Amino acid sequence: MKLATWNVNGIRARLGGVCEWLARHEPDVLCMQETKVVDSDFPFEALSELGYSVAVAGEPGYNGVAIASRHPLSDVRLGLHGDGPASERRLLAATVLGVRCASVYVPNGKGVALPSFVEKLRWLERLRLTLDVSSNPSDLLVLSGDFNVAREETDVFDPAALRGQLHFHPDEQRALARLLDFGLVDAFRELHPGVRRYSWWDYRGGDFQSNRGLRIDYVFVSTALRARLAHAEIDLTPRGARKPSDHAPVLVEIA
DNA sequence: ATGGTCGAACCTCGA
Repeated sequence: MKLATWNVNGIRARLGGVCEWLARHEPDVLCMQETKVVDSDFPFEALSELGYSVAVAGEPGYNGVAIASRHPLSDVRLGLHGDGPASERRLLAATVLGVRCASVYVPNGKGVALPSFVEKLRWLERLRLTLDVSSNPSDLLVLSGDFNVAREETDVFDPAALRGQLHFHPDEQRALARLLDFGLVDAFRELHPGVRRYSWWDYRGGDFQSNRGLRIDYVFVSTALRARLAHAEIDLTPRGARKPSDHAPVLVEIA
């Protein structure tokens, strides 16, 4: 099973690039974040022509998650445990080929001294709680998306300068570690220990060209799938294209 | 030099 995750930063602005990438890599599943479109305006037809069904959870202008699959999607579920109908669209789960797949868009946090940062930490706690009440580490489970946290020094371009800042603050790292303590493994890091490979670069300042990036997009697999990890990569090609998303897709193969 | 660049929808905000 090939599974990918990509923060597309607007599916309508990115439709050509996403379709091109899907045609090239033919993943069984693509989890998307920041689709930034209401469900009635989602470009289902273009993905359908490539053989994909799509489960969507969007809102006007901001956020929005989706799961595209070449196989039937079942048990589609929106939101965290305890979310209400007005909650931001940041989590969508569906079962594909017997694997529970979740598309995750963790709140950015805005700044470590702002209330949004506390909300980010709480959201991560609630994601762990959602796993606790709905899943088991022995399940076939894949949690993938934009987690907005770099886990370790090899995940940022300048650890000394960035330590304590947004995306590389110990409180966020603890919250993410607590999520992984459920029984999840970072697929890319599992197969590529010590490798510096980023998944996000700021649009500003030529950051991609000078590789001032962060690894904040992850595919986390349950311990039951750990031994079946066959391949993991972060594809930088689309980030170098014309009019790119600021994130690169992460692609994993499970045998 | 306290910058810069996107997307979506509104005439700014969030990232």
